[in-house]
Amino acid sequence: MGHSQKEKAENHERVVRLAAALFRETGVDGIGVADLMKQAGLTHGGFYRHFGSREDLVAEAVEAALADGSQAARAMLESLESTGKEDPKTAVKRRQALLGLLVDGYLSAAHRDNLASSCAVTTMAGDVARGSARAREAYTRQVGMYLELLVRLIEAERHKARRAKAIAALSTLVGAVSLARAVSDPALSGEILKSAADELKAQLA
Amino acid sequence: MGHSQKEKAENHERVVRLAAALFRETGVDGIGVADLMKQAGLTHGGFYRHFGSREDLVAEAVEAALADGSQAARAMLESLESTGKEDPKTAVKRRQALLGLLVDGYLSAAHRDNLASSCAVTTMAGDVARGSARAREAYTRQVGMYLELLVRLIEAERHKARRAKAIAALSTLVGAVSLARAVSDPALSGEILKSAADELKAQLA
DNA sequence: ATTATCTATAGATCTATAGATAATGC
DNA sequence: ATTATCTATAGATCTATAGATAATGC
Repeated sequence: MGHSQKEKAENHERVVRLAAALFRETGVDGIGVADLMKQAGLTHGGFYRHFGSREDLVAEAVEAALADGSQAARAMLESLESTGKEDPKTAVKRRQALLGLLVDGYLSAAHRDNLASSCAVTTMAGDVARGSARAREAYTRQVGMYLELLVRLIEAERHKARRAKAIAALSTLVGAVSLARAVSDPALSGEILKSAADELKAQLA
Repeated sequence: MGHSQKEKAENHERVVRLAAALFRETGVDGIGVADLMKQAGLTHGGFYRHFGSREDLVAEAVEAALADGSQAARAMLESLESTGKEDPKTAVKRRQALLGLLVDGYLSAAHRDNLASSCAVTTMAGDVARGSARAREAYTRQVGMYLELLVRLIEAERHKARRAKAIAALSTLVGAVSLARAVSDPALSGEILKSAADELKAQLA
């Protein structure tokens, strides 16, 4: 049966990680507690020793899904911090390169197609909008982190202008991936990703 | 009881219109057949004389929800057709004015908050991405119509450039509304709508 | 006679709980 | 003794169907 506290913590973590993946794939309403626990290698009866309710798991899973993106953003932010006293031209080039990587990665076919590991800011937007306060607050913090990152990558004189451009750029990223996933025509889907990426890189250069 | 074919058609229409509104408000999984029929003033037993399955209703309701946006787009497209031989400067002003109306309307607090009558291209993107081929094909046609409209409103020398800008603009509209609905901070939500609108209007001028 | 809707219910599924079982950890 | 998990099940809800009822329309 397996019972140590360490095992319990591992099981809890495994269920949350699995839910974070499956909720992105199927939507929050797309999978039930019993099926989820079974896929985690447990029986559904044990669920309520881990979570007060299904809604509690949803909140934890949304937080875990958002955290996947946090990691990538934090790494990029740190690589910017480390840029001590570069000459301005080199700094601009570095920022451009990072922005290009971010845009191309976000608007890649891989990110469009791999729902389970995708950015929850796009994939879970609809479920979060109709979800609990806890889920929405975690989502809001993640949006804040992405905006902070984009503000530092975008070239503009004043902070206010960079902030507005960051918001528009994040909107374009989120919208393009949403559209690319929903349309049935693969050519149009690819065109959406490519055009959005090209326009973003041109606008922000 | 009420039984004429005319009444049946009216009841069918009422159920579909109601589903189109409620699916946008609660998500496609957010309401069941019995509750829906009850709200339409019918009993759930009659449902299967109208629809082969729940999935059939979902497809019809997605089409009906998308059609709400079709109407607005068609009206704008027609008002552009009617522009016969204007002088170029007047034509540019007309297009700018229409584009401004479209952007401000789409990125308004009213559109963000009134889910039931909102643009299904944003509101149903997640459900459609996981939905039937029929729903995705209707969605794709609607995206095509919006892109056609935007291509005609956007200023650029070559068609290819207008098309790319139209795709990026539609992505920004969809993403900004998605984000504005999901964040819990009202100030940030308003800022997202305003910044995206300002940036779009500046970019496309 | 046909048919649009209603009442009643079957069968599946989903969240949540109760009590049993088999480990852990004082 | 405590507790993490399991088996079994209650109770609610959901899709779908069967048969009855009361209108329509030839």
